[in-house]
Amino acid sequence: MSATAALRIGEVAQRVGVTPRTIRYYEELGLLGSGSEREKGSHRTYAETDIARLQELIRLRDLLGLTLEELVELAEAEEARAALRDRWEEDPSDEERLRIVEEAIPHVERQLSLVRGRQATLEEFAAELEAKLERLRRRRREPAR
Amino acid sequence: MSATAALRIGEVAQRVGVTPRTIRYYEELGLLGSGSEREKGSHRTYAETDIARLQELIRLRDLLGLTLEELVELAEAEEARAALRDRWEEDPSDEERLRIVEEAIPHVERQLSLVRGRQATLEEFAAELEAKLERLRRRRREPAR
DNA sequence: GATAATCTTTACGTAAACGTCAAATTGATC
DNA sequence: GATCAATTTGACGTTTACGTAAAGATTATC
Repeated sequence: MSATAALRIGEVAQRVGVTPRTIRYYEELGLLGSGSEREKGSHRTYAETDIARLQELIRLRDLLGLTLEELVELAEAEEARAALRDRWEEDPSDEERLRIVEEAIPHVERQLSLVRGRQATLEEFAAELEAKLERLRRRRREPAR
Repeated sequence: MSATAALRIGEVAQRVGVTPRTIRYYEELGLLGSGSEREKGSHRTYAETDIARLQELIRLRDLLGLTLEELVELAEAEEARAALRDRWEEDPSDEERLRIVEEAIPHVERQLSLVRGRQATLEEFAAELEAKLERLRRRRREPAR
């Protein structure tokens, strides 16, 4: 995993507003990068980038209502990218950096389009509610229909 | 119930995209107007206004991620309104119409504010994603950081 | 290096939101 | 008024997304 602070599961959980159990569960589903390698039985460690990633997942879950299964699909696409990002810290040759960035872009674009789509749907809904409101207000002014 | 066509549960389910079981479950939770009165054992009947109502619930569930329990709260506020609306069809004196409309307005306003709130949150998320995208694109242009 | 706090693994439990099955009933149609 | 599809009620089953409890191991701290 990236070489930042090295947080443990409890603090990560607190900071993103979930329980440790949730984090382990997500790892079990393959949503988190399988924690690199880790001696069986030793404590899990996380870096800031892992927190960012987890928060992203939580938001996709909460704001778009994606199921964990759907998140797994999304994440699988990102797996390759995460693997590359690991090597970023080690030996980031310019050429490799470019490849990493170029892989990341369509992934973020995909997320963005999901968000934009949901926004559009919500806008439709809002418009209908506005129309309804206006009808009601008109009726209030002129009771004779 | 209002005096429109008189649909049965199967068709209602098809039209809103759920199963009959879901409709019965929602009724059990008190989300649907308890089907007015209905001889025990006889088929449930629905009118167009019931379909509209159910679709509203489904959208609140899907788009805002409200739990059925939260929907019940929202619906309870609407119950009084629904009761009034029943009398709309029978004997809608102008005075009563006015009261009904005035009860309906804050309810729709409440829904609208929920939708607007969610839109705002999504806009934040979208903005972050846009920023991320731009950072990535800049790095693609100038690989040296 | 002992102690305490936190963590790991394993396993069973649970709430929400329905699915599914069965047997009896209803309502539409001929 | 018989038939046949759709419905009702009741009950138990299922999936998702974790909760919870227990027993032992790890890591930080003194």
